[in-house]
Amino acid sequence: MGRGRTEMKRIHNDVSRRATFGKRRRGLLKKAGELAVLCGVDLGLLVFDDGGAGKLFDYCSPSTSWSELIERYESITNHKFQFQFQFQGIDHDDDDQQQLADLRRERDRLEASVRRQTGEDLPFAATAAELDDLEQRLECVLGEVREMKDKLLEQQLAESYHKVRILQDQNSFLRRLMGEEGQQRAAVEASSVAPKLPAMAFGGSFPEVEEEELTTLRLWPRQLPDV
Amino acid sequence: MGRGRTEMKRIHNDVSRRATFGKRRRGLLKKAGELAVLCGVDLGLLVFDDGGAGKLFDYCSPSTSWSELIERYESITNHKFQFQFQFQGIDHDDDDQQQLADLRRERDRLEASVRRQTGEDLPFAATAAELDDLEQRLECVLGEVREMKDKLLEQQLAESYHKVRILQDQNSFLRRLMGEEGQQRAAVEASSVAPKLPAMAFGGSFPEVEEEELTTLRLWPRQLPDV
DNA sequence: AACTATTTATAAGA
DNA sequence: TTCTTATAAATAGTT
Repeated sequence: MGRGRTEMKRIHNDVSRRATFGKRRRGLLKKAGELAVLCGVDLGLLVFDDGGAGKLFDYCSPSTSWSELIERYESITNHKFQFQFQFQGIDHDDDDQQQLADLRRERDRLEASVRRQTGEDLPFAATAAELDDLEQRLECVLGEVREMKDKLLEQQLAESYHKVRILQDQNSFLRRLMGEEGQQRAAVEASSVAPKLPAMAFGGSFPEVEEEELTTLRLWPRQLPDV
Repeated sequence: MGRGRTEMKRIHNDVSRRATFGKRRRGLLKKAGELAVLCGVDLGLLVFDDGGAGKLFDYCSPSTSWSELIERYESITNHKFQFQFQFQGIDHDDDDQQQLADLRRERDRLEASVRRQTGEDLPFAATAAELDDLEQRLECVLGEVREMKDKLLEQQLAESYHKVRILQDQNSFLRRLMGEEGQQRAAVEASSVAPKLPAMAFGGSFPEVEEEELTTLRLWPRQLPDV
């Protein structure tokens, strides 16, 4: 829409590409807003300007927030994902408690496995081949342990990140609610509220979080399975 | 653009709202694609259709992916965040780099250790006593690996919790600053911003964070040390 | 879903 | 850069 058609290829002229970027970006953002308000739907638009210092432009419909959008997006894609795997016979548990219980059980199984394979069950005289086998099995067990801990790690971090996101949202919302002057004041005073947390303040004073909430599951020190 | 102006309010007539949604949604998606290809930038557009079974429409520029976009978005937001707090005198990661380097070194050492103890160095004929020894050493290595991962886990969680705590502080401070009425509003809206934390909605698509930023250090899949 | 009368967006020029 | 203007595109209301 302008004087002459526009080929839908990357504009090579640096200047006009930049000009077009500005115009179309504004237009797109505007139209996004219009769609959101006219139809009352949730939507988000993210545009990265790689040229100008990697600036970010974004719009997010008033009724929601980016973190919520992302969450919804991931939830939808995950559901598809899980569905897919269920169909393939890999049943991912939907229920978290169930999942956790499974993980605990697996942990115990692995513990027992390590115990068995490294200890009691071994005969006295081992050939080189048997040692080889032991080695492989141990590495295998080790691998399982690794995967296990990775899963837990991911789960815990995911929940933590989630929390961070929500708090960031609340925070920015509160700031917006306060207007500009208030924001200044807030920024200044907040520093006195939470002054200079040491870079790694983690001896024993861990901000406690309820287990239900963060699903903090500790592998080690271990609870031995009652064999 | 059509017969007569359009008021920028939610369209109440159900039919025409749905029609408009279809038209404008398509238009927006198209324009998003045009912007991406004409200007060669990364962008993403997410539209949720709440009416029709919560359908999702999205576009993502060809050169990237949603997970990357989200990552970049979060990275930028996080940078702002850190900058903000650095200014407030909370120096987040002063010697974190050092700490990270140490952890990496230790990781490599452990890798080598595992390799040595489980493999190459073993003689062919092993007595029961030697097997016992191997067992103990393996358990020992396993223990080291565990400790190692625990350390990493703690560090990552600590940083996440740290962030949470700072945000909570700020949050409550801002609330206090706003007085009672504002507080009510904030509380109400915030709860709609973060509704019902789904216990765990994060299957495999984990928001990856740059290593420098959250000190996400991944043990496995492993980088083998060049022995 | 197709069709236009209009409005809007914007490419090129100043 | 910003503004102007001719023209292409999008789309509201209609069928």
